[in-house]
Amino acid sequence: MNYYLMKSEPDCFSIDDLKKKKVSSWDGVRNYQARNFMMQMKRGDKILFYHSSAKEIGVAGIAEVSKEHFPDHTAWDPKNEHFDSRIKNGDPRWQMVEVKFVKKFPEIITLEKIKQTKELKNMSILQKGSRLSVTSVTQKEFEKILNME
DNA sequence: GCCAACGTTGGC
DNA sequence: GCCAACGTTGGC
Repeated sequence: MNYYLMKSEPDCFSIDDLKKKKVSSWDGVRNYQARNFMMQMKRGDKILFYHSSAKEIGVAGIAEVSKEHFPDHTAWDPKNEHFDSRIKNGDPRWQMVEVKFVKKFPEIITLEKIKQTKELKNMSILQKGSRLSVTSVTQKEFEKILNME
């Protein structure tokens, strides 16, 4: 099993939104590296659900891959905010996965706390200039975060 | 293939 | 709202 971290702006889509919907496709990723991480995800892989650009920044809960990658059709929809005018209708360049709600932490595990934890200092989100919305984390990092709950 | 200009991300 | 860091674009 592999572990990942996915960022979302809670004003746009939060852990509560996922809790309400139970499952959701993760559309709108328009970065190749982030897409590549999604393309290697397997059903059952665990995801740290991270709130970015928010009042409280940090890991808000856990999700799980419920469907492996498939074409992100929002890229073909001119009315969608993530429409990609450079590609043809039906071009599978952009892919998404479907994720399932697992749990919401009683309190957000803040970026500040993560920064203070030496076992987590190698996490991609802490690296300078890291803006990737989908990154991988190690099992140890994942479990460490769970234990900070 | 280089690289300047531009748009975006995301913490502060 | 600021701005550093990054990815992408497009002229050459």
